[in-house]
Amino acid sequence: MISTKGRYALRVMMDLAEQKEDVVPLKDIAERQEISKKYLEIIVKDLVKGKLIKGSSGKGGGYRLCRKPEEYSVGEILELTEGSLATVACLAPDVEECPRASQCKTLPMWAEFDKMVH
Amino acid sequence: MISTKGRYALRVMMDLAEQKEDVVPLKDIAERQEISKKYLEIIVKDLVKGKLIKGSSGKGGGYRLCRKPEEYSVGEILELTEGSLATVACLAPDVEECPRASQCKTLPMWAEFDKMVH
DNA sequence: TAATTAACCTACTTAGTCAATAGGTAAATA
DNA sequence: TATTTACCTATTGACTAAGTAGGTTAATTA
Repeated sequence: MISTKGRYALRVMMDLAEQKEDVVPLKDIAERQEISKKYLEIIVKDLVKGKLIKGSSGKGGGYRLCRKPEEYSVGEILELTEGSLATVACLAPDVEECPRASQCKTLPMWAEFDKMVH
Repeated sequence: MISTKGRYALRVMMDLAEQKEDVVPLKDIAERQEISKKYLEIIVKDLVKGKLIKGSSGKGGGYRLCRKPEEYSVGEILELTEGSLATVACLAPDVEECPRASQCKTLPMWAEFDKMVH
């Protein structure tokens, strides 16, 4: 299940893509999207850290996309904000391999499913 | 992310399908699958309630499949034990429609993704 | 230069869920 | 009657989701 973080991040990115101004204050996004600005700050922070958007402080400041809208994928936005899109714990990144992996009858199916989701 | 409940349920079902005895005690499944029997009790209870398997008490008792193995789908086993496979909260069953649904630019994408996962 | 606006930062909270464990009772068989 | 099995209710401890609260720093403009 995708959490609000990933879902909201996607809406922030789309909102930024839709505005003709090149720099958009978070306050405006929060109002348009009807999401708490305070909560969005956390999400936007991830997006900045992941270099998907850029922020500028001070009056007249705000956020802007780093690339053209069509150069982003939904997947990378979700992967970044959700932490990982792994469908099962065994397939999460940075997890040591399960000792039952070689005999596990369900693992191949999960791997396929996981690939499809990605 | 699919939890242990769904993953273990799948392994229980496969274990049952693989045994030639028509009735299999949970203790054996737990040992073979290296999963705590106590925890499996909870999962197996869901499977019984959902009429995927049947239990019989007493000595010589255990669980058995209700249908032929090939007549089960992975999806129904997961749907039952995970509660729902909805990928986003807005698409979960028995949830009143989001007031932003008609103007939400991300909903159509989520609906398609959700369908694919199912 | 002072006021304003905005990003950016750390810490906290509250409710809920996950993954089990504990300790039984009821039913069937040898 | 003893044993084996399913079946039942309750509890726990750690973790996460979804947000709040209250600031500081940076840039612009009157």
